Amino acid sequence: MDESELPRVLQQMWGIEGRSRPGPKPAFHISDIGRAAIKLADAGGLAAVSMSKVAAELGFTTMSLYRYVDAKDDLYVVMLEHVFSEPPELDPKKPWRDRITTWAEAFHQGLRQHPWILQIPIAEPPLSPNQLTWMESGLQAFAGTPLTPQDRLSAMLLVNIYVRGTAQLTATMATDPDAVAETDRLYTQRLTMLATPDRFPGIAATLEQPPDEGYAGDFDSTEFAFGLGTVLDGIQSLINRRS
Amino acid sequence: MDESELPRVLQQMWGIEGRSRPGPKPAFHISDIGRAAIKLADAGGLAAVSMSKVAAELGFTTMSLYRYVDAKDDLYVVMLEHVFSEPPELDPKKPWRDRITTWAEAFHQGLRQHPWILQIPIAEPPLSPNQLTWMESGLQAFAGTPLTPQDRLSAMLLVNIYVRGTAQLTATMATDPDAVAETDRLYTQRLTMLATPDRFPGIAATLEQPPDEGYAGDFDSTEFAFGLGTVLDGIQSLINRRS
DNA sequence: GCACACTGTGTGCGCCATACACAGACCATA
DNA sequence: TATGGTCTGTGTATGGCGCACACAGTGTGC
Repeated sequence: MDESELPRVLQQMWGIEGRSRPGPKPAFHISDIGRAAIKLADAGGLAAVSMSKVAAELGFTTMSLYRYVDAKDDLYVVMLEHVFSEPPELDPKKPWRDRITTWAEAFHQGLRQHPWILQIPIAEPPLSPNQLTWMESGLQAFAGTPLTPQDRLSAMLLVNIYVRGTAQLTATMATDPDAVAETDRLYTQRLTMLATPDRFPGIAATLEQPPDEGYAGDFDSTEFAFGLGTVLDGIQSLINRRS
Repeated sequence: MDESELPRVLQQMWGIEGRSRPGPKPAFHISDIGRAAIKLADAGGLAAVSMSKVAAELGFTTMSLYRYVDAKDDLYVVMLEHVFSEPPELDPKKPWRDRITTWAEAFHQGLRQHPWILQIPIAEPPLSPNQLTWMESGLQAFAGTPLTPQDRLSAMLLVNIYVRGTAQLTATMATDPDAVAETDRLYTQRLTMLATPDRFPGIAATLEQPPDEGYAGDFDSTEFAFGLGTVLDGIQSLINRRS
């Protein structure tokens, strides 16, 4: 129960002020570190985020960061905390399906704007304020349904996993749409060459009948909604069972 | 169409022998690299896999690996190719639900045995033999259903994503079950402290009514099957729509 | 038998995370 | 108001990493 058990990073993110202490005042706040790191990651991917680069961005020395952050992993936690803005407002009057869809799309958009999020090795479950706010928002999407709290957690995690997963598939970590298209073309070509119909009939079948239209830009809208619909259908059947 | 366009690693994994060439014969095969790297990763996590460690494991110098592998990322590709054995046999007489469940459980088991798989940054879609075999096996699970090839791909990916996602959630990358339980206890305690009912009523609700029984070991069996069932219900409704 | 492509090796570079010792800044207490 | 102790940011140093490059030896096709 003692707050001091919290890691330093979490204490600072929750604004838990220790008693007024001797020594010089800190020159900046941990959120400054987060902002600087996010700026670097947006520009050059997660690989562009190093302690020295972040420190240089702030105008301080590398080692100064360790007064705020215990290790590099903590830096990732801070980045995840600050990269998402507030979750969307969910209209309580709308049906749960609309609400969780809004939530999922907002999450998805965040991941597309900051693809490096998917590269962060997740070592610990979320405990930072903004992350919990998103969790709470996702759970609220199921308000009014007959789902138990555990059901809601499972359902929210299911949608969360789906969004992360699809984003992972599409995000070739490329910012340039041309590069994405080229990568995709090359992949299809190689797959056609390697997945011969005799040994891989199922894969070959998907290749023979290519998707409806232009491919690159369509996934994010059509395919995403299609797969999400399937997931939500599963949740719907759970709701039916609970009624 | 030219096979030489394939990256060297893929050529070696598909056993595409270039014409007999001058120079000394290679001292080992790329699969040896894969085995050595997997051994290191199983023992000490993905962080224990470095070019020099792998080379030392094989009894060669660091730089010798670069005769087989263009970069560290290729090493990951080789590891992913060799870490999974053959996909399970899927009985064509059983219903699709049983088949894809078998497939999902086999995949899940592989991820639990080698948690470091989830840490590998996936830069490219799968093209190696064993990965395609698993893909094909997953697609075959939907044989006999009215799903189109694209539907089957989407459904297979959905299950794939689900398994990866749940494995990600449970795998605190811990091998020691006591450590898992302790981590979970600590997390629940901190969450209880931070997620106050006034600001986070949904989260607090899930905490008030803890899951049925012992928690740690149960997820992998019960909770996994529960979530998978929800996903499959969604696919079932897609099948119904296609009929 | 010879040319040359290919092999594994050794050295070295730049970057990384981070341990540690230090000089100065500031607050609680006297 | 003085001062002790603690916290601040800094400089230096270490061990590890991925990988570029030059090299000497090997074996195949001509």
